[in-house]
Amino acid sequence: MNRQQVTKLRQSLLDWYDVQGRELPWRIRPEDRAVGVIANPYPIWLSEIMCQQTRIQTVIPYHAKFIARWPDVQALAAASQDEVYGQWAGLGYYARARNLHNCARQIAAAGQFPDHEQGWLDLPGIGPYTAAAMMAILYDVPTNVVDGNVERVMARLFAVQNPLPGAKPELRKLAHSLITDQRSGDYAQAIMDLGALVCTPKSPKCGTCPWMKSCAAHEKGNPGQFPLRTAKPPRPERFGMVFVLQNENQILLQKRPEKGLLGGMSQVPGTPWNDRIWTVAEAHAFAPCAGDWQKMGEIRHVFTHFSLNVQVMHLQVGDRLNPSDGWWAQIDRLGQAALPSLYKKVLGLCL
DNA sequence: GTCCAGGTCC
DNA sequence: GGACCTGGAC
Repeated sequence: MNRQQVTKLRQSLLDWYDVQGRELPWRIRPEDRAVGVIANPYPIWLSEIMCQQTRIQTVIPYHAKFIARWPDVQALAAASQDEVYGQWAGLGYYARARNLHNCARQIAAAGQFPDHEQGWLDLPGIGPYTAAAMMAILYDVPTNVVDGNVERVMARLFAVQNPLPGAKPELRKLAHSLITDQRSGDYAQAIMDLGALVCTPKSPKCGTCPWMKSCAAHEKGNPGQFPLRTAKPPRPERFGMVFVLQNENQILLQKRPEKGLLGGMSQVPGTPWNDRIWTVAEAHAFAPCAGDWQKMGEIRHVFTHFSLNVQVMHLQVGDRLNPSDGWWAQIDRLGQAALPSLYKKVLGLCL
């Protein structure tokens, strides 16, 4: 594609974005950018971290909650880890909360947000996508912003036969071939909006696409087939048993290890997760105390690389044993308990 | 119910 | 290349 074709392609997408682009609480609108409005980096940075691997509609209430509670990066840096994890609970990929907090502390210590791409890359939780996005969106720098949306759009626009994930470098090169200094920040957001609203994973809405006439996959008549993917291995099943120990209006919780699955979040005591179902006899060693545990049911929860089947046991105790590991949490204050969705489901069976 | 999308880290 | 979560689509 020559320079003139690229300019035309970009222009048609930008025209579409000016009318059809999403309005988001943290987004700088094109008309504001046109008159030189410079974004506040804090809400944009926060939104980019939250949007990693997460749908925008899920992010919006979390973003509002964070901004209301911590209006600037200094406030977030000064927050306790417990508070940040508590507010993040439910959003998933909990390493992001740890990195977000560490990142806030580094930025607050530096006194400013980075003003070049490498400066962003050096921060925790910031990879190639986010560093490029920050430079484009904040400062209109012509970086190559490549997320899953952009990969899909490129795969279709050029009918790439190479399957993902191996095709990532090729798709990145193709995206790079469309980079000019024409409205860099708007373009980055426009192409991601196009992927989210029009060039969707299934049944793309080609009739409304500004790039339909240039799209090789549309020309071939099978845009929904792209991007091609190598077959995924099946997800293994794992089993666990958890013990909800209740004393009047309190339950026993523990903190999970900082790294690894659900790292740093709270949990209900339980067994390790094995590849076959637990009997009560095998599992009782992992219960916080002996007693007449009642089976309340089971929970299924799907992680990236395995499915989990958890049997939920419940016991009411009158006397409050002193836990060797963990603490008693007020049931009416579990909203602040940094509980991942798995354990919210578990407690939903008992409370 | 099952499938699937979506960046960074190690 | 594998680990890491959730909820919306189907």
